[in-house]
Amino acid sequence: MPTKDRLIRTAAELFRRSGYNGVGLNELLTAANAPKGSLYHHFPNGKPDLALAAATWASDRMLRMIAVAYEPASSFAEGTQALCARLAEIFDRSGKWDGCPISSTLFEGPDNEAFRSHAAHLYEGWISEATQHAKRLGVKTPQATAEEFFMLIQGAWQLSRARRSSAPLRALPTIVRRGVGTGDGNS
Amino acid sequence: MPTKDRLIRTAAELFRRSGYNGVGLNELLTAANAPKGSLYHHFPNGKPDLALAAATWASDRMLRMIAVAYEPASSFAEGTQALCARLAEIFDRSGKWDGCPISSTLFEGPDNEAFRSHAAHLYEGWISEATQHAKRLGVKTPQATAEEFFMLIQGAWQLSRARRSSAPLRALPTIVRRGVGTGDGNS
DNA sequence: ATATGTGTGGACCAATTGGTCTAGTCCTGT
DNA sequence: ACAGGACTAGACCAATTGGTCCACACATAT
Repeated sequence: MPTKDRLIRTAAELFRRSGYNGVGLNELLTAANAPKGSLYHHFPNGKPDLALAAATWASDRMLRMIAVAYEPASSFAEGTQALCARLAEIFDRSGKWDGCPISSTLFEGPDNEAFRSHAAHLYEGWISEATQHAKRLGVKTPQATAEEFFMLIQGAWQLSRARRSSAPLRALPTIVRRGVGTGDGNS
Repeated sequence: MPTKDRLIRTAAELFRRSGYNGVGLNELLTAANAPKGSLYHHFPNGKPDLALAAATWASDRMLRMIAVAYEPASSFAEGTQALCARLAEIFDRSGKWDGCPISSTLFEGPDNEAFRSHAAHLYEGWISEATQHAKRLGVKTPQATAEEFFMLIQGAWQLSRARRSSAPLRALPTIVRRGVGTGDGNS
C-alpha cells in the first residue's frame, strides 16, 4: 500500500482512538511505518493536513456503509436496522473506546475554522446521503428524519462507549421506527 | 475563590474547549492563576486527578440544570423544552466550539479504565435524574425516554457545534414530543 | 516566641512535541 | 547514460509537555 494511504489510514485509526492531540507524530509515523520526510512530502502542512485527509477518508467509509445498508432495503426502517447492526459490529470489534472519527479528529485540534467547516461539510454529507435514501423509501419528511437519525446515532455511540456495550446502538432501530416509520406521521 | 476551586473550574472550561490533551499544564495554571506547587498539592496525581474533579464538577452543574428545568414543569415535554432552551442559550454564549464537558475531558485522556468508568458513572447520573422527573411527570417508560433524550441531546449538541448554530438544540423538543409525550405510546 | 501543617511560588528536569532540512534513493523519460 | 522529479530516510531543532522538588509564606496552637 502506498505510503500516503498508509499514513491516512493509520492517522484515521489513531485519531479516532485518542483524538487529534492525543497522537504524537512519532507514534503515528511508527505505526504507519513511514519516515517524517514522507509525511511532509505528501502533506506539506503537516499534522493538520493529514487530519483533514484522514477525516475525509473515514467519512467516505461511512458514506459507503450508509449506501450498503439502505440500497437493498425495501423500507427506511429496514435500512436503519441494517446500518445500526453494522455499526454495533464495528463497535464490538473495536476496543469499545473509539469515538466518532470526525469529531475525534477535527473537533479536538486547533479551534480552527478550517477544521470546523470541514467537519460540518462531512456531517452534511452523511445527512444528505441518508436523506436521499429516506426520500426514495417513501419517508414523508426525509430531511428531518435523517437529521434525527444522525443525532440518535451520535448519542447512541457515545452511550455505548461509556457503557462499553453495543446495546444502545442495537436498540436504536426500535426508537427510530417509533417516530418516523415508512411514511406515517412525523413533523 | 480558593485555589482548588479555581483549578477545577478553569480545568473544566479549558478541557471542554480543547479536550484533555489539548490543554497544557502551563496554559491551565496561567488561566487559573495558580502555581504548579498548588496543583500538585491539591491533586497529588496531577492532570488526571484534576480532570476527574473537573468532570465531576461539570456534571453536577448539568444535574442542577436538569433539576431546574423539570422541577417547575407540569409535563415532561415542558421540562424538556426548558432544558433545551437553556442548553441552546449556553451554546450561543460559548464560542460555539465547546463539546460535552464529560466526553471532552474523559474520553480524550489516556484510554484509562478509571476515566471511562467515571464517565459512565456521570452519564448514568444524568439519565437517572431525567428518569426520576419523567416518572414523576407521568411518562409511561421513563428510563427509555430519558435515555433517548440523552442520546438526542448529545447528537444535537454535536450538530449544533458543526453548524455553529443552536437551531438543532432548539428544535429538539418537537422531536422528543413526537415520540414520547406525556404518556402516549412509546416502547 | 516557636513549632506545626497547610498551602504557595517557581526553578528545574527528562521526555516528547510538531516541524525543518538535507542527503540520498528510486523511477521515468529521453 | 543521465537528468529530473517524486519520494524516503532520519538527524536535528526550539518549544512545550507533565512532573519533581524544595524553599518559603502564613496561619493556628502551644
